[in-house]
Formats: sequence, C-alpha cells, structure tokens
Amino acid sequence: MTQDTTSNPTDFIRDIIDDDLKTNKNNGKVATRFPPEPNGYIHIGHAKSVCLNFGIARQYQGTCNLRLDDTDPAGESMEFVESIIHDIRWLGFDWEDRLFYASDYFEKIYQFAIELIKSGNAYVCSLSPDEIRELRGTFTEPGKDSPYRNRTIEENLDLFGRMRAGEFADGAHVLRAKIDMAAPNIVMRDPIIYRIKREPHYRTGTKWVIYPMYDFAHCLSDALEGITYSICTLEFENNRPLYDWIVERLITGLRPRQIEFARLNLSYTVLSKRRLIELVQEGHVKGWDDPRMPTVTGLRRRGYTPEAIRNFCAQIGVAKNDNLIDVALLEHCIREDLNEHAPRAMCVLHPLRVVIDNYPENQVEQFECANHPQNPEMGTRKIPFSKVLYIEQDDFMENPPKKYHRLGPGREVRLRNSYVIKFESMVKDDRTGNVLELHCTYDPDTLNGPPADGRKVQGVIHWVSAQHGIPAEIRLYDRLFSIEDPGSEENFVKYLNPNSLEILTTCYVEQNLKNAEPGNQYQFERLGYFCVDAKDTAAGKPVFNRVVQLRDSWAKIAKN
RNA sequence: UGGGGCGUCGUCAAGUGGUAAGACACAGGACUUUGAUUCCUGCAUUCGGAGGUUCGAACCCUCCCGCCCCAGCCA
Repeated sequence: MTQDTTSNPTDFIRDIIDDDLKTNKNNGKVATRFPPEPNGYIHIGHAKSVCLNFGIARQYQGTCNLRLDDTDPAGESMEFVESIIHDIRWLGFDWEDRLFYASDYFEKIYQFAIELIKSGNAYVCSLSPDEIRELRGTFTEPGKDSPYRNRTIEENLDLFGRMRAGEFADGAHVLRAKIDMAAPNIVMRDPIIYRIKREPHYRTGTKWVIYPMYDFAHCLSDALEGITYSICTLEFENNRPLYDWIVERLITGLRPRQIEFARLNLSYTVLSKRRLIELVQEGHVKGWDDPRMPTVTGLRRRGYTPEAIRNFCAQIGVAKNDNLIDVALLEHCIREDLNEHAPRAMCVLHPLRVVIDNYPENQVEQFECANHPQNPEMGTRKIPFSKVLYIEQDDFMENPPKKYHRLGPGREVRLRNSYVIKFESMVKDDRTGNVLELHCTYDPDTLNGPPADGRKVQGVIHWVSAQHGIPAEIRLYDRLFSIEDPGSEENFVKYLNPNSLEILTTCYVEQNLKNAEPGNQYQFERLGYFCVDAKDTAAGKPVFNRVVQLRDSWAKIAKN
C-alpha cells in the first residue's frame, strides 16, 4: 500500500517525545543524533536508525546531528567517514552544519575525566587485562575491588596526566569509574573509561595515546551537543545505568536520555559489521558495493532507490521485539517505487531466433510504444521491427503444458507492442535436439488490436529485433544466503547461496538503451526491474543489474 | 538464572480495562497487448501458558514457560 505521507509514524519513542512535549520537559526541544563509528560502510540496519533519528527531527522540527563516534582508532578511517556521509545524503537526509566527531571532544572529555577523579569518582587502575577480568567476577559472583581502588586523588591525577603524556606502555594503566564491584549489572563494576593505546588516529594523528571508551565518550558527546534523545539499539540497555551515572555526575541542566530500540534483522542476509567485513575480506562478494550486499552502497548499485528504502524503514516500524524482517517486504518496497517510476523497455535474456517468413526481407517498421502503461506522461519511444527477431527461450515450448499461454507448435502469440505471430516450423540441432530457430508468420492486421475474426490470443511475449538489438551483459542477483537467518549461524559462510549471481553475456536490449545513463532503472517487461550498473558500464556497452524480479504468478502455476 | 529486556496471524506491528488496526506473505476471483500493475474476497472467537481481580482483561495481579543481551583496555 502507498504510504500516507501526510501522517507521521507512531512508535514508543515518539510516544515518549509526545509526553515530554506535553510537560515541556526540554523546553520543547527535540535533538537527536546518528552516531556511526567510521570503521565500515553503513547498511540497511543503519538506515533504519538514520530514518528514525532524522525522521524524528524532521517531524518535530528539531535537529539531528551526524556524529562520527571515532573513539577507537583501530579500523577507523576517512574512507569510511566519506562513505557514511555520502550514503546518508543519498538516503535523503541533511544535518546542515552539524557534522561532528567525538574526536573533536577529546580534550573536553579528558577534562571531564579529571573532574571525575577530583570528585573521587574515578581512579587509575594498574592491573593487567587478565587481572581486571579476574576481579570483575561473573554473572553469579560479585567482583572484587582492585588494589588500586583507593589511590589518592593526587596520585590518580598524577598518573592520569602521565598516561596522557605517554609515559606508560599500552595496557599498563587504565582509568576506571569508581562505582561498585558488587553491582549485579556487570557494566557497573568499575568500568574502564580510558585506555592507553598507541595507535595513530585518522583525525588526531599521534596527539593522543589515551582514548576514552564508548561509555564515557558517548554520553558526554551527547550532552555536549545538547542531545535530548540518545536513541540506540537494545544491546546498550545494560549500559544505560552507566550512561546516567556519568551524566549525573558531570552534567548540569539538560541531560540527554537514552532510549533503546530493536535493531533490524533481514532474512537471507547478515547485518553485523563483523560478518559483512568477513564477506568482503574473504572475497565472498566483490566489495562493499557488491549489489548482493545489504550495505547502502550495495543496495544503491543494485538499483534500490532512497524512497524505497525509506518506505521500507517506515513499514517495519520501531519496537523492542527481536525481529527478522522478511526480505520480501524490502522487495515489495522497491517494486512499488519502480513500478510507478521506471520506464518500460524490452530485453531478451536468453535469445531464441525467430524468422517471420511472410515479412519483407529488408523492411523495418518503427512502432511507437508507451514508456509506461498507466502513465502517458512518461511518453513514448520508437521500437524497430524486422524480419528476424529474438524472443525468450522460455517463451517457446515444443510440448507446452496446460495453461501455458506462450508459443508452441500450432500456436499464436502476441508480440508485445507488435503483431500477433503464428508458429510455422522449427529448426533443431541434429546432435543435441535443441531448438535453434523458429519460423513464424505474422498477421498484419493485428498491430493495433485483436484479430478481426475474433480469434483469442492469450499470450504476450517480449522480443527484440535481431539487427537492432544491443548486446548487453546482464547480472541476475538472488539472495546472498540460502537460509533465512544466516546471522544466527556461527559458520554462516557455509550457507552462502552459490547461485546468488548469474552473469548473462548474450542478452539483447532494445536499441534505445544503448547509452542508458548509469544508475537508471528500467522495467524489462515481463522480467523485472534492472539498473544500469554504475561501475562496469562503458559507452555503448551497457551492463545491467537485476534489482528484483516482477511478481510471477506463472512460476507458481508451473510448479504444480 | 546475577542483572537487563522481550513474548499479539507465516513475518513485522497497532492496541495502554470495553469486547483483536494495518502492511508483507499466502489463497481465490475480476480486468489486462507485461501470466506485471490495478481491483475485489478470504486469512488471529484470540493475544506464550495457568490461575486470579472485574459486569467486562491482550491490556491489572500472581505463578510458570520461552527467547534475546551483558563477564572487550570494541561500539
């Protein structure tokens, strides 16, 4: 169904905001942020969060900042920052001048740490990583205090300053919040808030050798930016008490509130950064923008539109239930968009030569065809017809089953936008028995209507004039995995769909598509939606990616 | 089982004490020069289970069951 764009979505987060607005909690202010770490490309799960955060800002006339959460230099890079910026813009969102980096707050965050030490709420711990883990306890046993827990403020200040100055080796000391080693929530057992890490940062270079941990940096970054709603995914629910603990101690006035929602899971693909990286690095796909990837860049290259992705995000809703969204919904959303906007064209994937015996040898007719069957405003184009054509191999059967409406011995069929033709004979390969060529005759009176004698012609098939068609490479994509929830399998690579990509090199598209614009989508009638590949298309030599197939009720009938 | 969270149609998801929205999927049918689109129709006497409160419960209470998250100097 088409979304009513005048009505805003509703969900538990918006309910909270509505309540806050009623009580004027933040003086009517609504400020969100989207905080990706620049260590990978964003995917459709991020898109859900982008739509949520930017969508809320738009709906309530508030703001949404883009903040790169770059507190761990390992793996972070400008390449990822740029891709993230590009992808979010492409999705249709704007942060104006509010592009921020957690790394820009390093000095301020450091000062906050000093403040925490001074108030007796943090200490430098000199245990080894193993020892810290040891003393942390388990789910059922409380932890034990670090022997360094009661260092004096002066000593802590001195040590922390020297940590920053680079006097110690990586891992020699950490700064910890002094909370409660017996807390039932493990997050609260004196969490580490600063570590020494001699790793050059893509933005701050070697200026810092200590970096704040997520729990410390994130809430303070939110506060620094005046965020009112810090929306994140469910796995951070355990961290919320720490978020509040820090903010309560260091921030006066407006304090941001963390709200968690369930992250997106999509069937037949994986959405965790770790797994996506593995797919790329181990060469299971051809890169982050492989059209089979659920990344925004992959979806874009596949031919998905921002509208379809936004609509998908609106349809799935926002809640706290773990979910596994049927990829059929995503496919529905792109079909819905492309059905309305993509111009139609004809293309033969698996060509079968057809000679129209009663058509003059050198004649060529140009048929004026609608670019869209329901929308005349999309105009028309000319398609050449001649004696020799290509049709789809599937559209001819020597021994057709019942209900098959296409071509076969003794049968007639309508050529889309053209004449009705009748089967006359076929030429077979002597050795293999394969049908090499069909001979048909056409009925010249059927161009603009059904046969005058009332004959019923049920089938309509697509075609391309052999001498006019443009050879094209067409890539047929299918789901990347063969099981619904590969993300739940430890050895998920085992379930890759071996047929997720089929490359066809003997296809013919109508000549109008010879110089089709990279990135543009078309509906190849009766086949599906296709997108001109933006990377591998060369002048006059188009490469198409299949976005999604058309719904195919024949396929269902044929199965039975 | 120490803490946190979640259980409403195959998949999502509304519903917040007044008698189960919607979407996708699926199944029929109409129309059709795309077996597409569009259009009709059907699709939870029941809300994880069992008790209880109430005139009335998916919504309140009790107990039970199941699933997810947390023991990175990742985010």
